[in-house]
Amino acid sequence: MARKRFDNANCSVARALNEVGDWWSLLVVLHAMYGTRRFVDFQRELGIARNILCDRLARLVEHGVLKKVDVGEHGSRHEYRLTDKGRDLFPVVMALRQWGDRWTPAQEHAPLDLRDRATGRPVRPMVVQDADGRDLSIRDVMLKDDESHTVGLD
Amino acid sequence: MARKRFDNANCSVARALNEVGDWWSLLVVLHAMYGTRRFVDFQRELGIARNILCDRLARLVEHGVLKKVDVGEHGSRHEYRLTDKGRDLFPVVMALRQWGDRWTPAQEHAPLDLRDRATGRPVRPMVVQDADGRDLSIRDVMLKDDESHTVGLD
DNA sequence: CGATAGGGTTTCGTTATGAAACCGAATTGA
DNA sequence: TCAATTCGGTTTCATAACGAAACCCTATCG
Repeated sequence: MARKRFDNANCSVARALNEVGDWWSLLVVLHAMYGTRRFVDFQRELGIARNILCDRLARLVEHGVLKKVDVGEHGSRHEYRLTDKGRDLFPVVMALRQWGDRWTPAQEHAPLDLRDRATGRPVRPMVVQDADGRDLSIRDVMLKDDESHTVGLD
Repeated sequence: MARKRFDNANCSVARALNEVGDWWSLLVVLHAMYGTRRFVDFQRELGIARNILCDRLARLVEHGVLKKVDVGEHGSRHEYRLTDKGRDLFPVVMALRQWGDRWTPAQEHAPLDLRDRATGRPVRPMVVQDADGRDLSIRDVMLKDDESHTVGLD
């Protein structure tokens, strides 16, 4: 049967994964954040099959994560640019990068040293915090309406 | 040909996606964070096919995201529990949830209202910040070693 | 002791993926 | 100017992944 999709899922994580949760979509978004805009550049940088790239770009455009912009003289060349929705995946990508840097077996290259352009200081690690900026673990978080339901256990 | 995998990728995002980047893995981790530990419970809650769930659980155990614990009297019943590595996906899941809540078409149920267990106050939105706690957009972030290379464009 | 639950594996049909070939329009370059 | 190359795809085909259901063996429950 068809791959299960989560369009109408009652869970925002499932719905998010429905749009960017496959093997390639988040990598396309990541490279778009790096500045890549053209079909051939995505293809070269990612090493993705052309038909799959077509499919992913179309799906991301359809979901409003990217927008397709004509840039050729006669409307023949296009660029794929991030929308606000796409740019708002920045925290997701940064959290994933951080996790990969921490937990993924050592690689030949060091992790990217990302810094604030203005101050030159490192980007702060992605953490879940309360309103005062104190770090929260899974067990610190609960649902408002049912205090007895712990959201996080281990 | 075989699905492309990113085990040795020179990119921590790609390596992270290699471990949790398919349709089901992050949902399994999410439900583990909710407290689910048993095979049948994952199966019921997620509506995932049993063979696929087997495969995902085994892969997550293999990657050290979950650990398989014998709990039956004679070692016949198991639980799948989050490891530290798995728990450290909390920021990823929270960032995805936030994005899904913001950008995914309206659903019948309101977004989960997650709160700090100690103070009862809402969990702060996931954002990328600098060392002082100021929000950073994609364009504010650069690589340390090459100031001319902008990490984020749109 | 029979029924049911837990945790899988097997089988089989459908869908997704990847490599490569192909294609037409637009651009480059000699 | 005319051939070569680039861009952005589509088509074809073999292989891999997915999903549903059936099956299986070991506990546990009543």
